Amino acid sequence: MATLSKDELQRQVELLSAGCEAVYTAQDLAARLELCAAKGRQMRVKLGLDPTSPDIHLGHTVVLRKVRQFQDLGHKAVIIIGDYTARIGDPTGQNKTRPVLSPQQIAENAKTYLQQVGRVLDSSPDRLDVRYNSEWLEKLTFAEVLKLAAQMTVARMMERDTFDKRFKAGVPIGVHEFLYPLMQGYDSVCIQADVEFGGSDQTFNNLIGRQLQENAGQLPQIVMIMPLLVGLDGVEKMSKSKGNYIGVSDEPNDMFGKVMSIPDSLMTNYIQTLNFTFDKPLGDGAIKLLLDPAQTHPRQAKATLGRLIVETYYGAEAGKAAVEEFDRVFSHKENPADMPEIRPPAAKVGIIDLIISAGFAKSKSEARRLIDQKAVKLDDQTITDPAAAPELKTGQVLRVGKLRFGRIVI
RNA sequence: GGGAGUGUGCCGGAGUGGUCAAUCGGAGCAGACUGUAAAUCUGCCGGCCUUAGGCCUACGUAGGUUCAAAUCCUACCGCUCCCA
Repeated sequence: MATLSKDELQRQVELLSAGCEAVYTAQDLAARLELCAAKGRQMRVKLGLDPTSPDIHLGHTVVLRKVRQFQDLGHKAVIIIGDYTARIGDPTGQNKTRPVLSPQQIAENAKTYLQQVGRVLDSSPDRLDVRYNSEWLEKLTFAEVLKLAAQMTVARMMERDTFDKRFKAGVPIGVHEFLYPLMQGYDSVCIQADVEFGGSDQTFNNLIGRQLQENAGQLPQIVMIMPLLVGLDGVEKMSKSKGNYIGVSDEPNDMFGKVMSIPDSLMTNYIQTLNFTFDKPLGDGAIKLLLDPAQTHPRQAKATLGRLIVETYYGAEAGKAAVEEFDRVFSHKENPADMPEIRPPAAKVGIIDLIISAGFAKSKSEARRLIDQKAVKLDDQTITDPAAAPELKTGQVLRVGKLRFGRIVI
């Protein structure tokens, strides 16, 4: 990397800050790009991931794709797996402490994380570094923790939205929760981050990192905040714990189906925040056309959106196939091409047991209710008698509700 | 350390001795309508039993009073607030 020309610098700053909700600060970013170019070193771009769940979803990709842009400019992504933080539990989750995961579970989650992260990031060793924050957090002595804590005031902590709200609502706040932002910030100090990425709910934490770095005599990291993607429910942010997400390793048909189920009102948010993450992003004109209900039927727009997403993770073929499959199953009400197999315990079992063995209901009562509600079909025949015990044959199709299908194998 | 409150199902939140598996709202599920959209309407929403119905387990934890407790008493635990 040689010195950057004015134009090139300008171009990079624009590219990198496009789509960001906020950059603290854009001047710093330009200066750091210049500095690194001059010194011929890579910028260290930090992204923290919480390994409490095994799935990377589209919300993550917004940030990941941005990090990828840095990589493509020659810089180094540093993924921090927050294994130590996870062991204690995250305070952001309003009132409930998260279940504490065993080190094995965390390690396992981290592994699948990295596979999934690889779908977006360049994982060559020169461009990607993966660190676990237990590496340094575990070793801190109490004296060091005190020193860290002394760098922050209670007033400053209470500026944080979630703390402020909880305090006013009389919801408990653990003292240790004040340490979280400090731990995250300390991560930045340890890896000497030049840039840290986060969703807008991470702004406070990331800015703390800036301060800690300055106190430690480092150049403060540039904080780049990406907009949050709204979850499938249209209300909360997309998150694993709320179950309202589209995972990058969801099956293509699921992925597409989930997109089709989002409220129309969400499409703007989705297109605008996700577009740049697509393999083939739409141009401004195309987006306008797509989002104008007078020109594009919302269902059609959503199908396009769904296809773009599937294509990004599974290729053009899969995108097309997902659209077709969806039409087949939901518009024409035919059976899906691929269905999971159901292996009933015997060729003749009660319909309730069949439903249970297929995993379509959690309890017999639930299965019974579903039958009651005419939700159960065997080969397109609605089953109304909970005592039915039909002779089963391989190839028959059991359907429960709209989404649960299975092919019987004897 | 002292005092006042409070603890209910996935969440919020009623209930303050029997009619309570527990009003209501949200979420979720199913059905109708549709575009797996929104809005709307209907039903379900602890478990088990073949049903009208029956049984079991549940209202912070452990005991107790009572024919009978989510509801009363005692202790313990958690949380909030006030005083020190």
